[in-house]
Amino acid sequence: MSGKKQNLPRYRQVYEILRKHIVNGVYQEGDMLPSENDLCQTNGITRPTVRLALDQLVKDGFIKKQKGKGSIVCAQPKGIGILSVAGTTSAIGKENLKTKILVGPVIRKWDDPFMFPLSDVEKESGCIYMERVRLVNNKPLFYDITFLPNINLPRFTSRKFENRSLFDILRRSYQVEVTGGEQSLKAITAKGKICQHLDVQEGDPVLHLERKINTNRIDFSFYSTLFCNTIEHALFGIF
Amino acid sequence: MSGKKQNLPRYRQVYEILRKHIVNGVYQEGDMLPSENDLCQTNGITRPTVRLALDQLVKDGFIKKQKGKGSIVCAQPKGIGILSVAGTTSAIGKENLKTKILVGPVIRKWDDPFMFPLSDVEKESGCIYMERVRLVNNKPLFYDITFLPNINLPRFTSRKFENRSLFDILRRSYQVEVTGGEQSLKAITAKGKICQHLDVQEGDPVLHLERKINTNRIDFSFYSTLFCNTIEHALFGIF
DNA sequence: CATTTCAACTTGTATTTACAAGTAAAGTTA
DNA sequence: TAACTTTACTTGTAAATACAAGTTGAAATG
Repeated sequence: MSGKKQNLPRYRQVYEILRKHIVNGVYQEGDMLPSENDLCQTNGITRPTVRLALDQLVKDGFIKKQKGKGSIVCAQPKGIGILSVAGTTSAIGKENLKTKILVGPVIRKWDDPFMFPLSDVEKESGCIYMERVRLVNNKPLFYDITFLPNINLPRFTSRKFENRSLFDILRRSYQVEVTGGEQSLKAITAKGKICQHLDVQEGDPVLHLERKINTNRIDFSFYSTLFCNTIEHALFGIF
Repeated sequence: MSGKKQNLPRYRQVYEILRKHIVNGVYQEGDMLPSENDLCQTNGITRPTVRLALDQLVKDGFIKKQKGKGSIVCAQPKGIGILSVAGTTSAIGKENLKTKILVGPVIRKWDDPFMFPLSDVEKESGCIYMERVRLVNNKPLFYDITFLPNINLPRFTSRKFENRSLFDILRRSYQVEVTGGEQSLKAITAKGKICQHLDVQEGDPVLHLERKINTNRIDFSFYSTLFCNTIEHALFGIF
């Protein structure tokens, strides 16, 4: 116990503590969080630092703040929060999520043209390619094609991704943290491989996301094309 | 000129200035913004204030920051940024956007059940209902059904919405600022009214968004069901 | 010339202090 | 009791300061 992440800045530590308390129901929807001054005392930090933590919680949709009153805990979304900074695993919860590897990871050349503009360094270093299907309650929901630049990722192709989170592997094995990204989004109708992998009929509606995912390494981004069966589970996001 | 918004906090003013400079191309993609200390001097403020402005620019995807280096201007997205805090008008640009009113605004009762949980106050006060189609280059792209609680919105139903922005009217006439919201998202196939209003064939893929939009009035939110024809224009967002 | 070291500059984190402005409840007054 | 005022507490904004840590280019060194 108490073996927390000691290298994280304190505002991040406080954020993690409060986030866990909300997720675990210590604070429930509609509850007030302790005031900023209280949080200063209990954590031994000052208001600007507390406010950094709270700002992050607001941004992630866990609380809303009201001037003169305090921080109010929000309802936790029921849908799948894939539109925010979170991998599929953390968006759904590990319990019901399984991952089936279809292809890779293998090293190959980048598609040309690619869905996002690539730097010269990215082009030269080649591409680590994966195809995965994510299943929720044993029903395929996401068909995910991932492209990573082959930069500073030793032994990546020999790692096991079966039922493991890509984001976790990047963070734990390579100290790569996802910080954000951009995505484009459209509705399409299923055909071919998509029908097969998502177990839907030809002509069924499917959500198509193309994402560029940025990390704490300033010139390391990776890319993902995602097909989602949203018939039963809508995607959820805050803005 | 210079008759700017004087009541806005200074970090917001600086944000607006920098945002406009980026949008207007004074700073272009890849350019460095002046350093935080420079911005302090030129604006007569201190670093924490400058950093608030820059944080907002990061959040909105205009810049990215690199420790030890500076603030780098990002490419401005080509798609339609409806997934962020912006009305359709500002997401597309006024030039090519037209609005056709199909219904309303009229006062009626809330649907029961409604797509989001409603407070008692909202239920009692009734609902202002509108249906609009937004056209880009004279092609219908959004079929937007809007629900507003009938609270403190005098003469709302007699206002002209033809080719005007709902967000603008709320801000200018009622001092209501949109601060964020939540949305759920799924792909569907078009049928019935949707085909008609979006000018698509039955069975064509359509994006369906359901949004709760929060404002600076703590218990005033409004709601929108949006059907988007994404065949030609994908939606774009950052996270 | 090539390499290393260093100094100057950048953003990141954190403290301390101060006041403005909104909320809510206790207390006061009619 | 009902309405108003005060008071305490809350978040919002802002300044001044300090040091850590990453980046870059100039200066010193081999």
